[in-house]
Amino acid sequence: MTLADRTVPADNKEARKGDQIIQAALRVFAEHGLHGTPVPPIAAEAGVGVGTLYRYFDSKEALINAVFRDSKRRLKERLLSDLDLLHPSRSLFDTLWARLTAFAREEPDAFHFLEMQDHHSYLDPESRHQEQALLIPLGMMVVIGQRTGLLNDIMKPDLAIALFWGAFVGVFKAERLGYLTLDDDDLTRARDACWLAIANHNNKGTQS
Amino acid sequence: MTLADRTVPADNKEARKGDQIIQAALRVFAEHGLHGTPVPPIAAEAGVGVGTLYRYFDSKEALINAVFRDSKRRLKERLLSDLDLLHPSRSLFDTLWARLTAFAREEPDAFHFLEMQDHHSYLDPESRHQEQALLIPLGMMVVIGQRTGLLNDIMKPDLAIALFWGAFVGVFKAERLGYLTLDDDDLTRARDACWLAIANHNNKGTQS
DNA sequence: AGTTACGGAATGAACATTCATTCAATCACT
DNA sequence: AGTGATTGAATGAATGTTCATTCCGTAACT
Repeated sequence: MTLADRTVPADNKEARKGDQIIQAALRVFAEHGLHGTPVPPIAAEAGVGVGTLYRYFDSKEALINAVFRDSKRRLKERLLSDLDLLHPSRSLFDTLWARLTAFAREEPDAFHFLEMQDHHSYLDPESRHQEQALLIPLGMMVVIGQRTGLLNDIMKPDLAIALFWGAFVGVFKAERLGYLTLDDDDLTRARDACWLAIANHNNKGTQS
Repeated sequence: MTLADRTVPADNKEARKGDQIIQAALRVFAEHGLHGTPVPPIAAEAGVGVGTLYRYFDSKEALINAVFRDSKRRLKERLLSDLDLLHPSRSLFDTLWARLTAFAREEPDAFHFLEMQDHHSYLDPESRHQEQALLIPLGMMVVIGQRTGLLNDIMKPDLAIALFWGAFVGVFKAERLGYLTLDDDDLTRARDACWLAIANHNNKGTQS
């Protein structure tokens, strides 16, 4: 029996319970909103006592931050891992779109939670930093895309990102609220429309 | 003294106080969110007592619906009044964009409030109907635009609207959250980018 | 004088958080 | 190995706070 054999299971168990609570909280927050969900139902959803939840998180606010960071981290990983943002191309755009739709489809609660407006007043500096960790690489990618002539440079990068991100969110929000149903073709067409909005149409290929 | 002389002033006064409360509520809701704002601060902001507020609105929920309907109505009026949606054109699109930006700039609280997610569970049938009163004309306009070859018809109308609306909201949301500052040129460029996303690029002019 | 509008303290429900207690696991000693 | 002591995770009833709503005394108007 090694040292690891004794310590790791205990650590895992703690980590598991913390994660369990975070995931339960995400589910309940996504359904009822942040202010709309009391703490006890979160504990119930996680299958633990209320007191236990407070052993793992100092306050509801701390829990909200933990949920936010976890969701943001998962989005960032799914979106950017193993991707070379420094060489933008149409196919990179398509890949990013595909990963975004996969995230929205497979983790709808996380996607919805991240788009909620009302957690912004709760976020601590660490959570805001996490936010930047996703935006900055995307911003760099757009800058390079504009320099190489792939993307139009009439919009500043932050504006192009906000426009694209808003369009994407708007489409899924419409679906969630029942204004719309989306099949794969719809998403492909929406993707192409977004590309038209940000691509450089004088494009003769890349340039120095 | 006519009948009107007696009744109208009273009606006006009531209407004024009701409106006063609605406008105050809008301001506070926009700043602190729906669940985040207790009723007493709303009354204070309106300069009335809590009891008075409850003379004009049965409950917080009723007040939320009143605020929603009022904001939606103002948006609809500013957006659609005196406009012939049955003959879409690029200049009609530009007009709509200009009116939308004017609304977002001049009534930022109303614009923000309407985009909050968490009021959707509170809305009564009348409020939902108000929602439709804006969406249906826009949908018709897109259908006609597609038929006449002005807009591309690869996206279904609802999808095109969701995409456009999302992009617009995303841009202003980014500004509100401090990711961005928008001058008039930025907005014009964003407008043109949105147009690229939905316009028909094979366009040889209108057709029968 | 009577009626209606107003205000804000009072009320009770719902909430976030705490804490005394239970309980299972580990440890110390034989 | 068997027994008792110790630890700390888990719990949920109890606590104090905040909230939506009510109610009654006062003011304004007719």
